[in-house]
Amino acid sequence: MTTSTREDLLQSALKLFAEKGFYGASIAQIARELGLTKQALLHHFGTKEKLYGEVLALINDSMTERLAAVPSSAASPVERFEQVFMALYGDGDDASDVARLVMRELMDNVGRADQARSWYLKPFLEMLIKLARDLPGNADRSDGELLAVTYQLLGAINYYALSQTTLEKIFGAQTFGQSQDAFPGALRALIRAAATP
Amino acid sequence: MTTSTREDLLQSALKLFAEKGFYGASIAQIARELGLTKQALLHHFGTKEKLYGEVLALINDSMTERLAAVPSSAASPVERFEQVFMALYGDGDDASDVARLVMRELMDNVGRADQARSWYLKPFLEMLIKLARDLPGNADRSDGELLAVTYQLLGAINYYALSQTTLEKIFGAQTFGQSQDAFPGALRALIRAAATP
DNA sequence: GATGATGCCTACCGATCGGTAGGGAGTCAA
DNA sequence: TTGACTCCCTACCGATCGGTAGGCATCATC
Repeated sequence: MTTSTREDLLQSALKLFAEKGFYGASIAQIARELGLTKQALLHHFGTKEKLYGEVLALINDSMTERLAAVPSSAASPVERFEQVFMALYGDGDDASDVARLVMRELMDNVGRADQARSWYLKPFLEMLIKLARDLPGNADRSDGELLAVTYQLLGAINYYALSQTTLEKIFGAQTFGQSQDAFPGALRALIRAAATP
Repeated sequence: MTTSTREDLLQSALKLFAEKGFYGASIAQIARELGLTKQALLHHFGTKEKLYGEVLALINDSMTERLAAVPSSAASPVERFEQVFMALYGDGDDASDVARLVMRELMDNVGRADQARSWYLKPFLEMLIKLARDLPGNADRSDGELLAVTYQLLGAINYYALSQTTLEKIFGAQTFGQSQDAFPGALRALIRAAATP
């Protein structure tokens, strides 16, 4: 497989960009993880910026993919809404890298706004808004109102996902484990509350 | 005022660390914001790590300060719970720098866990948990369960605060403004739902 | 067997990183 | 008036940053 190295580099870059941010991760380090030199990386991607762009595209694909896999066409709007948000919580493993990278993008857009990054989030968020509009009583609410509601749920999910390692360090394995067990149930209650005003 | 330059440097560092992260912000840049050289900064703080530590201490102080200012002793547990979380939303201005820096700390703890940073969050979170335990029906729930609930609310608040600039870029001023207007009301409903199971 | 592309290397570049060494101007006390 | 101290500077260090130039295998194609 000729593209294997390229994909390996992308995965390595995703991991390190998530871990240390765009500035903190060097191309030499990304390549070194695979026993390569940075010139091998530059051979495949040209510049660090382009590599970063490809990592973002990768995330974009995985996000729309996951979103498309969830729809569960046959259900009431409330059930669909609930299922989609609960599915967004189905992270845990490697997805926390994705969540971290998205978070960095959201924050860094302030400083590195030279290009219109993060816009790949738009279709994702619009999908969630559309889902919210189908809920009973939401038909004539503005996009902004629904954005506020859906973004609160998104935050409830992702903020926890991002904080897991730190929370475990702060509270210890036992309390943290309890929180992990209790999280889905509490989340479901929160989603239902947001879905039925 | 002899300490003025020092404090100015701390503020500049807070802003730039929040904006670009620990790696992305250079001490030369932090000093340059005040028309100084990096050696002036090093004269006051010794190393970049120590400067960063002082910035974290600054945040720690401001957080406990804000928390102490909120208690509103006379009220029912549900009202206290609601008031505290609504107060946490009262950011908007410079506090978004703080929220961003805290978020970076939460994430970077994975990679740069050499020292026990972010632990200053513990008393803050424990305070919230205690507040949650006073709610009706929560007396015998575990710390972990209550952590899950409170952290979901914390995420609902902070994730939005962190994303504001990006959201405005994605959706435009109008829709974003609507979301800002709708946010407190929706948040209050979410808090109430979490407080009364 | 020559040719051209692919994949990765060594060697090197200027710029910037965090940090050190040392000095000059100002203030204050002896 | 001298000495100590504070504050900030220029000059410099080695390491690392992202990126360029060019070479050396391997392999498919003709």
